[in-house]
Amino acid sequence: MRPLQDPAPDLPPETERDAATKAAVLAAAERLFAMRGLRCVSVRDITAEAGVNLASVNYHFGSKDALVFEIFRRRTAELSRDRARMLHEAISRHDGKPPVREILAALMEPPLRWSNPANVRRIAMQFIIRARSEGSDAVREIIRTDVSHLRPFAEALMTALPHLPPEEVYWRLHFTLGMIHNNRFAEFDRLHALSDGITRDSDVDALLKRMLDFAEAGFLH
Amino acid sequence: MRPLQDPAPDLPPETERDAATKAAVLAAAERLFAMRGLRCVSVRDITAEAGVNLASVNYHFGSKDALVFEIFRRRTAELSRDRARMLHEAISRHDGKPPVREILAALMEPPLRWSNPANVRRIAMQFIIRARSEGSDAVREIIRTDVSHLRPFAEALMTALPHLPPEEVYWRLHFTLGMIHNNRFAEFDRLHALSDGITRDSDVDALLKRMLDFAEAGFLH
DNA sequence: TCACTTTCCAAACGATCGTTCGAATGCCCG
DNA sequence: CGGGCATTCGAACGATCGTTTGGAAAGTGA
Repeated sequence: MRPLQDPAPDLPPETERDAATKAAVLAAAERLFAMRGLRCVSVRDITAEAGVNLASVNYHFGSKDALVFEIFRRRTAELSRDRARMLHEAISRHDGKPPVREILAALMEPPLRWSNPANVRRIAMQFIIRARSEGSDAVREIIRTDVSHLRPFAEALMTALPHLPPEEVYWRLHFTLGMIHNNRFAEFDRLHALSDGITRDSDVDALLKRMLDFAEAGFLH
Repeated sequence: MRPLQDPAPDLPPETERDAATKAAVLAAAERLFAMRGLRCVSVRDITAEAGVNLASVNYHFGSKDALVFEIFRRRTAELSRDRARMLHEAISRHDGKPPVREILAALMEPPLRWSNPANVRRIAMQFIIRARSEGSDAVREIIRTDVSHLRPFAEALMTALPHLPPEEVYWRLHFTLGMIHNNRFAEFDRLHALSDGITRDSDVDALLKRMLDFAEAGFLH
């Protein structure tokens, strides 16, 4: 028996008494999904990796899709909390009217920091990116319809840019989200191949600055 | 028997003698893949839709993955040709040194026009977007390594922005590609949900102008 | 201790998938 | 007409998948 091999980064056990199996499944599933993709990981792979019985996934989560959805729900909620906290701090710092750059930073910095190789959230971030494009109908429905976490950002941007029609703010926010969501391994690999490697030695802070410069200019032009 | 492997590497289907079955499979597969996703379409779905025998896919293409790769190869080559033509026209118009905006337009306009509901290439564009994120290892390898079609754009941008370090040009090109690749149905749906629908009545030309404004500002800031 | 619930387990089920095979069919050319 | 291919066809193979099942084991409370 090997209940867990890694300190189970987090994924809070919440109110459950004995959730060792559940936590092991969650951790193993997230890691395998992030590395190989949702469809290329079977329930057998997950349970073998977690050292639990094959039926555990269906017993604890109902189905494989429900497991994916559960991880996705937890991680996106966590990411949204990080972003909301940064936005709130920016709002507090600037008496309710933060500048565009700080609003965009609250949107960009959490996912970028999560993606950092030294960050324990790296796997979680990679999973979110995978699930966004490979997820089930339920996941895609959440992405399509749940925009509540973006509302405060849209409102803050409209407050910071009162002269700009709301329609423009929404479109530019859409473009910015496109920039953020493009930070996948394959895309970075392509960028490095295109630039003959000169883009490779760029750390998170430098990337964040570049993204902020680019998006801020797009908003303020 | 396996009589052929790849008889016409780069020739359009019109040059082959009897390619009715092959063409029917290609068309049906592209349409189904674009609508439902690569993994959610079986070889049986494709052959049933095309009105051909189940074994046709393996006989004419070798495997399902090879079929996906073939469609992807054809369509991306076509898209790259469209982009290269626009870039070449811009270069001709400006004596070898086109402005940033026209370079970006050559990159953005073809995929945006293809995505237009009135365009016959709409399905093809949707397929490309699907294959980019759901494709096999071969497809992903092509995306990661084949950057030849982007080189002329990077060079044109460096010529137009001689004061900017090449590293910056590459990064900003990466951001711009992220904006372009983000134009999926689900992302638009989310944008419209966030904006309460006020972004919905935006045609291709208006979207192109907005994207160009945003990216141009990001490059010129 | 005992009854009861929760969790775990090995095994199998049913379905779907990509692929292969051998025979039948169509087709071109001598 | 008839041999030589290329193609099509129905049928099946082998593998993998998510899920289910019935009973064993562990935990719980009195």
